[in-house]
Amino acid sequence: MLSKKTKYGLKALTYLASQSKGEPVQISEIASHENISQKFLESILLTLRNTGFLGSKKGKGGGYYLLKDPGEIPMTTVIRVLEGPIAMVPCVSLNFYEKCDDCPDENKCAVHKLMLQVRDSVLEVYRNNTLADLISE
Amino acid sequence: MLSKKTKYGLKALTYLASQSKGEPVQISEIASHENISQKFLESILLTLRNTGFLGSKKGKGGGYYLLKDPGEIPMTTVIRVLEGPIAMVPCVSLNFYEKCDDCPDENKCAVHKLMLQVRDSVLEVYRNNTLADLISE
DNA sequence: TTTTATCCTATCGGTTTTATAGAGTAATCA
DNA sequence: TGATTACTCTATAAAACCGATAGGATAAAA
Repeated sequence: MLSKKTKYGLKALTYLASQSKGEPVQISEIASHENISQKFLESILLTLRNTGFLGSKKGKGGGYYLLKDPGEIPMTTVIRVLEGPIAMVPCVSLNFYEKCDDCPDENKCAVHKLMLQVRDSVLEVYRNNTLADLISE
Repeated sequence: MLSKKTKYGLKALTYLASQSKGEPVQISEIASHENISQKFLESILLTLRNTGFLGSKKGKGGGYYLLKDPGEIPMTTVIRVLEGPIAMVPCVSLNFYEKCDDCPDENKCAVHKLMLQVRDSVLEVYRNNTLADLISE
């Protein structure tokens, strides 16, 4: 199940992408427009800022804004930051690989075999979608 | 992330599928062979039995066995029973649909748009894999 | 120097997950 | 019949995670 953090984060990003570029948008505006708890959104935007997706400006007229063009933000990077690994088990993860405690041989493991396919399949979707692709015109 | 319940359940199913058909296999044998807590596995096998995947036999020489041919058990059905909905958000789920509280219009929602693609993509993987496909020869 | 709005940390209640304990039931075999 | 075996079921609990909130610190602008 997708976490609300990711869901809200994505909504906030698309909202920012649909605004005039570089113009700071306040948390409160995003929160009310997308029906998100403001305080919760605050922490999400903070991690998006600390991971290089957003810039921020303090004080009056401040807010958050996209640092890159929406077309240059693939979903792979967004999802990894907000949701974590794309793979459903660590033993098939590209960026967060971890061996299973059980499982003497990954190549004979049914779960491994299946989840490898799922990972590749999901990865392709995320690679084919940038933030720009998700904005409804 | 895939739950251990699903992981263990899949492993148990493939173990059963690799055994001679119809022969009951004891919980303890599966548990030790696949490095699973026996008591936990017990409850998993029970749900697989109650959902029509496994049959059981009590008493000496008893155990669990597959009710169908491994080639006739698609992953879609297994995953839905063990893990729940395949979709990552209820608003794109085929079997567990639910409208989002926020989100006035699904068709304009970025999350919806993206997760619809993910669902279709994952669904195709699950549809193309039966239990038989996961057994390593 | 006051206002505005982001930044940061801590915490908290609730839910889910993973696992264990133990009593109960049914089948087999001697 | 009686003992053994092994599944059945319920209850419980520790741990982890999630979603949300509180409150103060910091920095920019007016």
